[in-house]
Amino acid sequence: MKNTESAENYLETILILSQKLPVVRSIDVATELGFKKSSVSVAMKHLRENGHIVVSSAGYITLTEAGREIADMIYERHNFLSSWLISLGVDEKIALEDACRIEHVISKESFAAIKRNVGGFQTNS
Amino acid sequence: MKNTESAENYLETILILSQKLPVVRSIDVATELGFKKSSVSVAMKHLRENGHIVVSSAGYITLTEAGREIADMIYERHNFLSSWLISLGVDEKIALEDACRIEHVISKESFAAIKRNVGGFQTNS
DNA sequence: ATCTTTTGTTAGTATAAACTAACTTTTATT
DNA sequence: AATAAAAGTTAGTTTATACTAACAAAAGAT
Repeated sequence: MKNTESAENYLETILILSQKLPVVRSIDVATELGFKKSSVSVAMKHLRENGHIVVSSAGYITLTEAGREIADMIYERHNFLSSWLISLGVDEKIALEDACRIEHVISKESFAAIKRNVGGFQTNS
Repeated sequence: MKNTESAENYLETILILSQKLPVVRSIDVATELGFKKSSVSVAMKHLRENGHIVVSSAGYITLTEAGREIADMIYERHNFLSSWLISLGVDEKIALEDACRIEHVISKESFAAIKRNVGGFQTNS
């Protein structure tokens, strides 16, 4: 998990689940992402070690300040990019998939520039 | 090289080098990408096996029809995305880096939609 | 209380894609 | 011709990230 891509995705998923569920457990993340619980268990260990999440003795996962910041950033990109692509006429499914990939590789600068310059479309948030 | 990302990058590099050099060899690709020649050697073997390139007995690399198609597509994305980001005020270095990453993960549909909708900027080609 | 299911962990495996090290082969220089 | 340099190959290593299999512990159902 040196590459941030996978970590970012886990953090974003934890954020999204925390809005839908009363508590977020490892198994919930696995279900959401379609991964095996063993994979998620290892990933959560790394996120814990890197100070991105805290896990209670009951197994409830919470984002730390640092983890939350990353999750928020990625989630904002996700929402913006998918809404924007949809507003351009891209099929919703494809727009969501693309947003999921672009959100991890775009720079702060480019994202800000796009937001600034193509901002005038219907946001669904 | 099941993931297309690396293969696409090699093919694009071969295309670019073939416009600059009389012939393209493995070592030229390695130099351009900053990879070791052993890595490129293995990658070229895979591209050969997948019918994306042909290598002459002298070691000269040529794109096949299939390889050329991929290279052209990626290169077009690269040029469009970088020009577009630069036109939005993104620093050139960052725009190029972002284009290099986004070009491999964006769908045909989204790329077409962006091109269609934000087409009215100064292209430097 | 016992058995089953759910959840989490650990150990070891697989794959992609880079790497180093060592070797071969060809080309150039003396 | 002999040595040196450049280019290519091969074998084995590393890292990230998923996987399976086997186990442990907790929660629920009978």
